[in-house]
Amino acid sequence: MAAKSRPKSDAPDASDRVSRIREGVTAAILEHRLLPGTKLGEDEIGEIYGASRTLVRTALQQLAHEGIVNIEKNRGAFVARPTPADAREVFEARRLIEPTIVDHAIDAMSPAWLDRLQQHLTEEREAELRGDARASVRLSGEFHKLVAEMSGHSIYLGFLKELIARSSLIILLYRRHDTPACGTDHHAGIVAAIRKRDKQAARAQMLSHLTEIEDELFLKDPAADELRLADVLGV
Amino acid sequence: MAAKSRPKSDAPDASDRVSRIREGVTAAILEHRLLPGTKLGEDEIGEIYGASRTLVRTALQQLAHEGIVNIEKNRGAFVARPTPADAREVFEARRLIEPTIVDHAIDAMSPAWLDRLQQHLTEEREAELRGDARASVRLSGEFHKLVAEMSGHSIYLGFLKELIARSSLIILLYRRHDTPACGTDHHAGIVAAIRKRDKQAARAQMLSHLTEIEDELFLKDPAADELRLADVLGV
DNA sequence: TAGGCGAAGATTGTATAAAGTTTCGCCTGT
DNA sequence: ACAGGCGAAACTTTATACAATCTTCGCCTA
Repeated sequence: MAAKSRPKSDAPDASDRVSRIREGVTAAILEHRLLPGTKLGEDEIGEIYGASRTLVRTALQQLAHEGIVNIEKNRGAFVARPTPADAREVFEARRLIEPTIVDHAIDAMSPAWLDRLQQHLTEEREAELRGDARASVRLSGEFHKLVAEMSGHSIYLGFLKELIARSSLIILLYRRHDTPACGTDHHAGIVAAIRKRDKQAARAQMLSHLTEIEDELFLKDPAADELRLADVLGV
Repeated sequence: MAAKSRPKSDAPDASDRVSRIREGVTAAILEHRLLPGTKLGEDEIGEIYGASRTLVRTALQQLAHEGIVNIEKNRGAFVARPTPADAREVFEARRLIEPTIVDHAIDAMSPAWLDRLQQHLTEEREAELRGDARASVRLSGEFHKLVAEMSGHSIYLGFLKELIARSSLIILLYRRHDTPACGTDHHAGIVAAIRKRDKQAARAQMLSHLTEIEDELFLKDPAADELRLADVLGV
């Protein structure tokens, strides 16, 4: 009856055109097809998606709010380049929030959710076997988002989406070796703890998972931003 | 030398016109001059601030992202009406994040910061003596933002700004009695703990402060959204 | 030849106009 | 008299045009 009486505020990601642009650009950034610092021209993107600059601008502003795009006045939008300090902040925030999210996820557990989690693990494993690094990075982030959705806390979910987006960028920038999507086993362990309703274990595994990811990174502050250039060219 | 070679991304809140609109509307909402559910017409606001709808729209989108404005497709922007469930989520998130923020604030403590905190307490006390409820609500929120700034964690600061904005709306919607800005003494206690570098006490006081605020609220779920109407008219 | 000035080109910021949707009053038919 | 539907007005959404700003490259001068 009152079927869709409330299109409501935040349909997760409506299929409107702004969302399509936003998701397209996001995917390109997180899958490392667009490198940090890349200029995101409004005309350029607009032409790709067949949209006017008005819509592109809206999408870019949303991405800026999410922290994966920087908008410099009168200069345009660029793929964000998180600093090591940013990276530490992001992971500290994740270590604070995600254990609590898992707690709530366990409270909200249901067979349907477990199925989704299990299915996700399968996808992750397949992508890893396939050696598809891009898909691995994306799926790894989506696992955490899935748990947050499960928790039913929209505030935490919103925060986490932001943190995940930034994390993906950070991992791609600062990972030490070509870390082969190290987290799949961890994810499986977390799901197992959720299934057992073992909050203690779930929290602990989530925490160590995040710590381990951060430990894989090389987070050393450059003396100044410009130094990055010398660093790159000096090699 | 390289004085301001990079105006950088997020000048806290630039003095551009969009920011002025955003801040003006925010203040109006948080000071209860605009009630939840109020329609925020683009023309109307644009005329007030002497700006075109383009700028107004940008500001409203930012406010929607902050959670104090709802944008309904093809219908416009409205002052948000947080549900009791939203309220509980917001305060849970605050109870999770703010104790940690105080920790960091203590690490970053300095005489200059203590001065600012002390000065803020004075302002709060004056507003309360004056019986200026609007200013009290605003200053109460700004205290928490100040601590977050002090912590130096930009991620936490961003999250907290969002939570504070929503909280102010929630408090104005659901407070039981005309709570006379109950928190001033609490704030003084928190500052005292910060001054003593007593993290344990600071965390504990922040937590009990937040709990007490939430306890002052009347958070009862209506069976459905529509029920609110019946509730109001049934009286 | 090196350095700086200046104009042209490109890109973003802002405003305005065209297009589509919703809402609400009014009118007609029963 | 009332229910239902038609239509106009108001508003949002999208596109386009204009203005302001920055960047780049050529040219001139020391």
